[in-house]
Amino acid sequence: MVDYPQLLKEHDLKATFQRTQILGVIEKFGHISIDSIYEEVSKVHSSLSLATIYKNILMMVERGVLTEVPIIGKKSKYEITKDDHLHLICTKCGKVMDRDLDDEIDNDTLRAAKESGFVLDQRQLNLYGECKECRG
Amino acid sequence: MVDYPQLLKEHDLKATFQRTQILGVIEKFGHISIDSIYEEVSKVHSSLSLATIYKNILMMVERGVLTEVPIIGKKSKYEITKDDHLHLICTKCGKVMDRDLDDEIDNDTLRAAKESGFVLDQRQLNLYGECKECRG
DNA sequence: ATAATTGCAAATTTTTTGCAGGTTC
DNA sequence: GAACCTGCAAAAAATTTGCAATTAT
Repeated sequence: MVDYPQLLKEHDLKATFQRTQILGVIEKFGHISIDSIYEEVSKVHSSLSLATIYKNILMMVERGVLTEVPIIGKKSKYEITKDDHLHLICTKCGKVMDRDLDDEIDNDTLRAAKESGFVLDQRQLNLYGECKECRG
Repeated sequence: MVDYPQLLKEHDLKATFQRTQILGVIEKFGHISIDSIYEEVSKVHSSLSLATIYKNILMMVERGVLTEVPIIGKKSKYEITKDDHLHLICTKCGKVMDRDLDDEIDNDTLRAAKESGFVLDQRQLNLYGECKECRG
């Protein structure tokens, strides 16, 4: 369980009710789109506006609280920023799952990038396919 | 140099002038957004409509001729479908570069996914950072 | 007290759609 | 010639903006 007010303050953002609501929904779902955040938060707190969600998601991504996960053929989902990991993205049900990475894999890949004269900031490894449940 | 009419026919798409123009621009730039395709094609053939580009990109992605490369904080770019590779994405100039993957890396990662009961279809490994040129 | 944040409504931008005319095979 | 494709203009969807009122520190 994350302490949202603290997380926000660590990134120089005021801990508003709206932000903690948004973070709560993101943590609950793991990965979620802006639309769905709006739907979910609205169930509990009907006055939160979509514009506020847009502004805050943008701001929290900028400050590194959140990470955008852009997805082929869909709208981006957002997750609370965490250590490097891979995503299993089900093209049928849309679910996104995290999986830990083997350290050795990272190092090999990252070295290749550095050899291109690239200063690495972030990486995303996304695997698209059909999840166990959708295969039935 | 790709034979666009043949590539299209292999995927059951008619080889129209517009499609070969679009493919030409995508191949020339490697990775390019819909807007930029429109700008580029317009330079040469001013009557091509944006709606046609949208329709065709969608169709060609569906049929596997093109692959969408969704990018954090930007609009997706499109590339001609090719073997698994990684992307170096410069967050400063927006350039996307391809790099070959070491086979061993693939196998390790893919195995992890399969162990989750996932049937793999496609993967994307995207590294974000600053490219050599932008660092100056 | 001050600066930041919110919600609203309007503006803008992006994407999709329907259909008449034109093109590919 | 049949099915498919294009361009246009309009519609729909997604995102951003400006501003007065409110809230966090």
